[in-house]
Amino acid sequence: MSQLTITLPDGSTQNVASGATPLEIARSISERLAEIALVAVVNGKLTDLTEPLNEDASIRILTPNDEEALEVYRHSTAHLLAAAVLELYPETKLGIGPPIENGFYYDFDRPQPFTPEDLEKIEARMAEIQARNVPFVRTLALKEEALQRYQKQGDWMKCELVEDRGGERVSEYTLGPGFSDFCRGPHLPNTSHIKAFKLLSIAGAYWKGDEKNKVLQRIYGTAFFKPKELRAHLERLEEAKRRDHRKLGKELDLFSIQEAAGPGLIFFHPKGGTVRLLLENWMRDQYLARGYSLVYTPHVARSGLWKTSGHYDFYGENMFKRMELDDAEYQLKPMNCPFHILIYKDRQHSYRELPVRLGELGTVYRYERSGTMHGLLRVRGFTQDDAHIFCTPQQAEQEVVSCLEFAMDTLKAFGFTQYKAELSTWDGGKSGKYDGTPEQWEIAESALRNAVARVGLEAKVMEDEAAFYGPKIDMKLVDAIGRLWQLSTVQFDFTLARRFELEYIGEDGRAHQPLMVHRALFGSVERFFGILVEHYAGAFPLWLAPVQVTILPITDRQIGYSHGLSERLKKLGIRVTVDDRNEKVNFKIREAQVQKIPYMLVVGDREEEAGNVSVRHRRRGDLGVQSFDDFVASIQPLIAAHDTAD
RNA sequence: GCCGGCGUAGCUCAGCUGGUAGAGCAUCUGAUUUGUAAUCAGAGGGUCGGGGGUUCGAAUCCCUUCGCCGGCUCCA
Repeated sequence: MSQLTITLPDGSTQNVASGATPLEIARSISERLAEIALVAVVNGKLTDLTEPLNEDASIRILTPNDEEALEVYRHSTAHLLAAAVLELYPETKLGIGPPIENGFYYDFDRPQPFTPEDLEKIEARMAEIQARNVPFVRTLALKEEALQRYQKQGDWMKCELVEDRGGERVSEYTLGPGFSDFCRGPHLPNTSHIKAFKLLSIAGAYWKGDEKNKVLQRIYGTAFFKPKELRAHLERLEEAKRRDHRKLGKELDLFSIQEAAGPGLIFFHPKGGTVRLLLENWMRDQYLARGYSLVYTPHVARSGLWKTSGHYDFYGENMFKRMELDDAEYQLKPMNCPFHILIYKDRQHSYRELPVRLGELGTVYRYERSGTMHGLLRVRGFTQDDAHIFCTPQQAEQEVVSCLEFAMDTLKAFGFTQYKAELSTWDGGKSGKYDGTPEQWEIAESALRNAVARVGLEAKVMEDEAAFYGPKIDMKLVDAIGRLWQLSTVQFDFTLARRFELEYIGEDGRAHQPLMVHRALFGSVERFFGILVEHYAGAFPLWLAPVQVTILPITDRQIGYSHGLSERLKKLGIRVTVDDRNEKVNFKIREAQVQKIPYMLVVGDREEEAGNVSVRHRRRGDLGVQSFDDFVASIQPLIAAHDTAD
């Protein structure tokens, strides 16, 4: 029998007989390691511990201390879920069950829907199987043989999977006598290693993610190496629910969605309106400071305009229905681009005046399908901080750099430090699905690439993910429970420039087509607002807080003094309220805390006599007595600096 | 749009297998004049999302419609 040389992570080597398994190697290192080993990495590839080795290899044994093993762990837990479901409901057909971020799911086909009670039963059965200490066993079968078997059992999804993915021989994993699943693996050695899992929800999901296909029942769950980690994760989910912008939006009286008006249409209440005004003012100031011109355009236009832009034919499904007026049919705008283009086209432009940057907080309306709306994050009417830049090819890179800097400054200004950037490129023209010339794509993509490098942004390149009209960079933020939402975007648009025959007169005296960059940084004011609420958990920084200071008189003797202070603060532009209700100060403080008002000024006889205020901060608590002037002097710089620390 | 769940007072929710609606908070009134997270008492308030049906009788059952939630799909 031949000898293999095995290299371990510390660089040491070991000679073993061909056919030895990673588990045996683990045991040779220590019995303890073999006990807790979950899976091996053999020559960089995750492999079952029981898979015999037949060539020289460098191997690492992964244990619950290795994050990398978590995917395998969750994948095995998904199999455990499927095994439990089959024991309880043998008529069920299996789909797929992969690990995902923070957990796993498994898709099932079954005539009756699963109920929440079923979920409990299934979870209990999973625990039973887990306790039986059942091994995950890999077997290989001929493709034909496996197909026949699945056909006979009516496992139609497995048949399709084997057809799609299986090689000559297909690998399957059994878990006990009654469970076998077509699966590439790897898996844990046995169920005893699965220590902490929980089933979370049931949802519908299309087979292979295609809405033309059958809807399956998906069970979501999560699993961690340790019960403590599982508890921490479930707690995070609870915390996320507490900071959900829809919940906080109601509690803090920021906004509402009115059934009488329709879904996906947002009503900003006075407090939300204050925050929104501040966001918009901040952005408009930035526009002006960064060389943009502000424009205003209508909300509707003749359908002819949308035909020219192409939206009528290609985006019609997503537009509000046409309305007839005396002379023509009109449609609500789903985008601002054609309007800005009309302004650009209203006169001739020389290369000398480019770039032209037209910006607007433009409200657009899109018909989103009924099941897709989500609070402020996905709506039917929203306001984009939208701008279009018309520039020469030579200017493109610098313009993109400026946009990216603007975008990063924007996110930073609101305290966002974590976001993902994606650079979406075309397919080189292979499919013919992209508009624009290869030269245009080259100029635009290299402008984006160079710009990303120049501003030091980490952008993941997404090949063949561009919009059909041009390449783009998107920046995405996570909401309270980790869902990603696109905010900032910088996109080239070759199509509209061509359709509207945009021109500028170049140095050579001839007409040229400008490059057009479409960009939005908040993305939508509504979405940004929603993410912001979750980011701050409703406790807006001082400069953004709808109410910055509330004055709490202890008895009604101080009501006059309180209103006097209030007037002085108002004159300084500070948003202030006086809680002059006939309530105890404890009660007033509690309400102010719940409303997350940054500063509470408690005033009683002592304060009034000395012209002082007793300052309480929503997070730091009682800050003691200060003169009114000192208090003002302490908060004014924070407001002016748009300080985001709390 | 699709699958599943849900819709009861301003808010959060209770109301078992059908017998004709309840709590806490909020609101209003009165008392209390209070020192850093809920003072006490009383009162008012609901076509049980809308429409239709079954039944002697429906918040409870059925149909339909609107909306919300979790996902899927979609997201120029």
